[in-house]
Amino acid sequence: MSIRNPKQALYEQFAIVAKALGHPLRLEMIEHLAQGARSVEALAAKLGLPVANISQHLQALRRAGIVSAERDGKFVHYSLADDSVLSAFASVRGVAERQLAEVDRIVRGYFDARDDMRPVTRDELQTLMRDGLVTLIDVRPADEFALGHVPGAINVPLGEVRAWSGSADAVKEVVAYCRGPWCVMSFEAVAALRSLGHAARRLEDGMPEWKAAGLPVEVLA
Amino acid sequence: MSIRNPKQALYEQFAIVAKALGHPLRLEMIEHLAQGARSVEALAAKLGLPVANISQHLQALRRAGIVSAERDGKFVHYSLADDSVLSAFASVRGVAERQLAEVDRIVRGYFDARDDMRPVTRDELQTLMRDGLVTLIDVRPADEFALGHVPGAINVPLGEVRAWSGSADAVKEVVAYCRGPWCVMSFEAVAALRSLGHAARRLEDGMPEWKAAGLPVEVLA
DNA sequence: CCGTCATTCAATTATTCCATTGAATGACGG
DNA sequence: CCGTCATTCAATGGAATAATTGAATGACGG
Repeated sequence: MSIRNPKQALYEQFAIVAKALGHPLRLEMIEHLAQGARSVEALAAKLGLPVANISQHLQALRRAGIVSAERDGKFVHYSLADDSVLSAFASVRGVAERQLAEVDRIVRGYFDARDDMRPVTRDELQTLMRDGLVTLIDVRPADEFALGHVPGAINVPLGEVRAWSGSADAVKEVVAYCRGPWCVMSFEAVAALRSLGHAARRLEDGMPEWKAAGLPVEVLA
Repeated sequence: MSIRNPKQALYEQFAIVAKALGHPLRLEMIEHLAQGARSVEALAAKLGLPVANISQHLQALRRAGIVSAERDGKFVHYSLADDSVLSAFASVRGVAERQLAEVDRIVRGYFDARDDMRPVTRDELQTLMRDGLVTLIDVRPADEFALGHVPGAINVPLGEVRAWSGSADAVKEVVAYCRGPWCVMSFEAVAALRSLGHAARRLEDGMPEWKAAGLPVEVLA
């Protein structure tokens, strides 16, 4: 057993954090928790996985200081413990996007087929909204919308996009957003709208990034 | 075997990157590579570990797009592949520093004992240097100093600090920096100088962060 | 083309991680 | 205080990861 100097001891701690990020399911859990606090059961339901499994992963995240838990009666609500979690996630994603050929392949094969246009930036969206030129839809489930959304957005969960499009203002372009930059729902929404003849684009990123940028968020009572 | 949707496929890729960061030794390797490109052998020597071991870790980092390799004759020089690597590292470190009690314990037990003062910020340092109020020393080994250092810094490898202090300007405060925020060398240098009666502080962060901040770097021919 | 040297590969063992299962804990509501 | 329900724990088997060893590759220098 080698002698561990303080620097190595620190690096072991840093590695615990990074290791906790090193599992696809835990990353997905982080994306969900970035929308708002969730109970173990609620998270498990969102992900369609056994509660015990999610619970164990949550504890790995908690040991790494990535999420924090708060007991409320029978429930334990988990939420992200630190703002840096999202920036770490973003940096990791950035490395993967720029350096991994496999990511490029997946994006070309799936995402580009649904939205080959440049997404709308947050700045652009603010201008377009101010001038009343677009309809902004939040295609996440209603519960996530309630926990925080872009002011002026209307909630059209993905499954209701087709039905909604009939009553939508046919003149205005639609901008859709959901949970994050690679959240499939906004891609699907844009593809569905386009197939119905609507002009539609995605917002770059999603709700957590909007919030992280310090932009206003509307919360339902 | 569950059906993998494109989002999960992407998250698996992101997890590969994070997983590659999830090992203390690989984090230390990244810190070294942040000083400049290194051959496998050189890195192994810096870390005091077998070449084959380092080679395997380098390949894990390469598969994750974190480092890139360039062949030069018999040697293969590795360097960081992406600027986001350091920001991911910094975010991970930030989470650990703020959320993990064990990090706090290590810092209190070792680092605070050597430098309980607030470190000098980069901005402060620039002012102090401009006004000629401090002597800036780079306590890294000479090879790392040669690959890039803060303009105006003089190279005093840690082992030579005591000898150097005899000839140093006794009036000016000394500011020391090395590889990064938790690099032990600058802490040791400050402790050594103080025990000799010199006023000394550390610079926050180290060379890679200085460079990442877009500040000027001097390279020896 | 042969020896040398940097690097990588292959095989081994020990360890850690992961999903699943079923049981245990702990808090609420009657 | 008892049943219910959300969560956690403990134990299992199977998979991935890590360090070590020794052999293989590939490029240079004579």
